[in-house]
Amino acid sequence: MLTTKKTIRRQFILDEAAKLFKEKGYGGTSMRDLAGNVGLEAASMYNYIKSKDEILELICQRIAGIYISQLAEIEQTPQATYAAKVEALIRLHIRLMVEEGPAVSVANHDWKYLPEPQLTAFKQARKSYEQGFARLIEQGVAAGEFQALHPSVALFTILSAVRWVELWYRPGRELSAEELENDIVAMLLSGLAK
Amino acid sequence: MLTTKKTIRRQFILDEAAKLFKEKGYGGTSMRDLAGNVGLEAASMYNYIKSKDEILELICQRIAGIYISQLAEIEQTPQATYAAKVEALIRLHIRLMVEEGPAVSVANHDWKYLPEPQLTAFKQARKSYEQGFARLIEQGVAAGEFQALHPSVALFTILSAVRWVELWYRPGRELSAEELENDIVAMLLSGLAK
DNA sequence: TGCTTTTTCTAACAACTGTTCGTAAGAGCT
DNA sequence: AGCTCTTACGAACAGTTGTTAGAAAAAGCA
Repeated sequence: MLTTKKTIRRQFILDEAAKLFKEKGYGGTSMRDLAGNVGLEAASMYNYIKSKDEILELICQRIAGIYISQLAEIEQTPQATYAAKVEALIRLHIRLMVEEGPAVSVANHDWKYLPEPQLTAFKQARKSYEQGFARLIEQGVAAGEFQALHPSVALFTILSAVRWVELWYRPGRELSAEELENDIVAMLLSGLAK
Repeated sequence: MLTTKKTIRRQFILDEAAKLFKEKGYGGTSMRDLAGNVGLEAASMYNYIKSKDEILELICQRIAGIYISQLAEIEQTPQATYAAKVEALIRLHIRLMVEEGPAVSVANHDWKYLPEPQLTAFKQARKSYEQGFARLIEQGVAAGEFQALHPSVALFTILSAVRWVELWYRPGRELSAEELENDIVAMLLSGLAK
């Protein structure tokens, strides 16, 4: 059995931690704060996690893994155009934001507090992800599907434009997740101007 | 004389603080860290600033003021089209990122650590700024200049897309500030696809 | 030069940090 | 029931936090 009672409880701690880290930052969240939200004393949590660092590490690792596997999936899916690939990747991104808001927020903002072996690993993983995404854009430009923008500019514009979703999206807002997705894709691929 | 020796030294402390806050976060930066970068003992800085909170407050206030005055300037400039207004505002944004990277970064990420009277004030200022910007977009949509996107989506896509500049731009990169500006504007207004 | 005011330092404070230890309470099993 | 193993807790640790008080040094000025 992989989902023992212990791993479930641990995941609960990680989820609560992600919410708090998002709200108050990694440094601004104390183990006693977290314990309060979890419903335990601070000391008791050490039955489930090794350290505060490890909490951050597990959250960042999980999200990085999802990002990378999503890119791999898109890369090896034979699709008509590069525009279709980029669009699909944008949509996966947005869905991840909606479904895993707090954890993604932590991976986006608090990764810099990772302790040293993991910090380098995370930065490297992110870099290789960005390079893979940039390659898709380059190929699209070379194929004449995209405007001749500098690939890095297009890449970071997309990545950043998608990031605010995690800050903004609340289930039950006037805008559905689907409409949101369509509008962002339209904006990024076709632009605001008519 | 407004720029006394004391205010110059204080501004230097604020600038160093912005760099450190950007790098390690507000909570991750201690007064002793800051003092080290400034070249003083921690206690000595209290001749120039009242508290660590005040440092954050002054940085955020200054940037918020710039944002608001930039919007006001664009709003009352009679310009041909809404597209031209939005483009001008985007360009001002990007220039601010390039010129005041660290301070803008702090105002974007660490504002949530502001103590309470200022926190509400900052949030309100930002909200009114966003509403002003959104109005420009709405009017552009109404005038038929823009695609019929939800104004909030267009707004936050623009604001976020512009934000990464502060994380990415280094003077002396292969891309000049001007090229950067043109590519981002092209991407946001015309889209990536051809 | 001496006097005053400003600037800087050292030392210390109380509060808080992540984490460990020993023990008590609980769960599961026979 | 008694025994074992896991989980939870209170207390305490060493270190760090922002900040203050008082003395020392520096600067400005007569």
